[in-house]
Amino acid sequence: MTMQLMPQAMRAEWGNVPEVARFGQLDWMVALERIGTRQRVARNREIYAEGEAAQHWYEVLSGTVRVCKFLADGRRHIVEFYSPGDSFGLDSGDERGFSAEAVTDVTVMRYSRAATERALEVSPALDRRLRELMLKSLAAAQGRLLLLGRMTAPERVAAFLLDTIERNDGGVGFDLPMSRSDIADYLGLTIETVCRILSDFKRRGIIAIPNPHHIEILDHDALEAIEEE
Amino acid sequence: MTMQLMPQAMRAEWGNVPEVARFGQLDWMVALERIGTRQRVARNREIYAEGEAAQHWYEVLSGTVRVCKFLADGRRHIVEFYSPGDSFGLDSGDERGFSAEAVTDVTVMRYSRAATERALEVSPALDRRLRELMLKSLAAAQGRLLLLGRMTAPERVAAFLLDTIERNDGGVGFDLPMSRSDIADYLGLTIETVCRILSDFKRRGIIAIPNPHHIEILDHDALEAIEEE
DNA sequence: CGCCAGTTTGACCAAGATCAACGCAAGTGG
DNA sequence: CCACTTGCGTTGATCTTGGTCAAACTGGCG
Repeated sequence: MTMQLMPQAMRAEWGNVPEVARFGQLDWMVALERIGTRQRVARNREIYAEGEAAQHWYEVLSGTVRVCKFLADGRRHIVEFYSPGDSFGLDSGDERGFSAEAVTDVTVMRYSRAATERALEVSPALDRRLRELMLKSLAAAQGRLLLLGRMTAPERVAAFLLDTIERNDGGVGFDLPMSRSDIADYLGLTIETVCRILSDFKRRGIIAIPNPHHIEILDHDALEAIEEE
Repeated sequence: MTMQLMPQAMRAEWGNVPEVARFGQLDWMVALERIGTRQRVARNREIYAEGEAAQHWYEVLSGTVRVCKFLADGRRHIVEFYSPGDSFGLDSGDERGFSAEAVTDVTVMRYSRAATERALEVSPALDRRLRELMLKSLAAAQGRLLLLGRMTAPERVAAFLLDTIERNDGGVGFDLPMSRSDIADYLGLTIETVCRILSDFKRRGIIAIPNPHHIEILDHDALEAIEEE
């Protein structure tokens, strides 16, 4: 059962694993294989909730996951979206600081923390891989601080589109699995502002929006110009 | 030379090291001791710059450090402030994504990445400690995403004050080593907004500001009420 | 004493939020 | 098969928060 997902996990993560980790590939893959279980989650269902015990971490096999946090009055912020090949749920402490939900129907691999700790002892390669994973998440979060703290609304949307297309490996068109409301909560804007800016980009011939969940980049350079100033 | 700083590092970090790591205390402390060098940096001097090779990571012994990122047109965002006992500079990749500067005159311990990698092989305790450190940084960064993305200016300032006093271990008064401009760039606001809000808090009797770099909390509850709604 | 860097305050402005309406496609039930 | 609902998405009018610009204040320090 676990065997069947391995090629997919490989393909998706490969580009990001540093040289030093590749050396021990079989090592960590075997180590993980034995402690993971597959799990399906329906669209908009919770994977875990803020405040719960943090006993597992996850890897996305298919679909998209959002990790988010709420304020008392209902304001929401989406910390990150995760696509196939990404891992999430490696929180510090024993309690979840965030909740995780399925943006679309989702399949994930679930790994127990305790078992992972034990696997780390015998697999230095897994150890390096997890470290790399955490550093990558940290860099992503810190990079987004600049976006939320100092970039204008059009800059944020442009950055989001460029980032998304990069993850989707560069073609001109791509799917946006998440709703406008998800995008707004990810970028620290309102739905209306996201809409207006997308419409504006369309009017200016920078993007095409055949339907709300599919976007094509017509003028990549223009987007980059908007992103960084 | 390294020996002399150990008690300080101990005191400062102790509260945060989880049970499992304490077990190997001598282990990681000895391992680190042998690869660290002490370094002084004057106020406003750079410790490292964006784009440089990331060959070291650091621990603050005295003073305050800011880690920040710039946009092409000069807009700045401060990713985090670091006080004695905190570590920084554990970037992913080979190149610095951020720059680090001394807010005040600063003393740091500098650890080589390569030597750390080697030390990790022989010290599982150091390994756990570094992992815990990364997860703590990640949680801090992700927590701040909510602040920057969804909280109002007064909420941000209140959260900043509460967070700062918590780090300074709870007394009513504390020093703010950084300038108003640093605070603004940390909270995603302008200098003027930070000033106005502090003045407003003062007018309402929530805080006292004997001088710009020293603040006293007079009404902790009021601050908490402002922070979360 | 006068300068300088940092801070504070005030008057005004604009980016983006809020409020409200409308569009549109996919169900749902009579 | 066709009204009717429901959930998003889009657009417009208006308002508010926080930014911008400008001036005054404060505490060192030569």
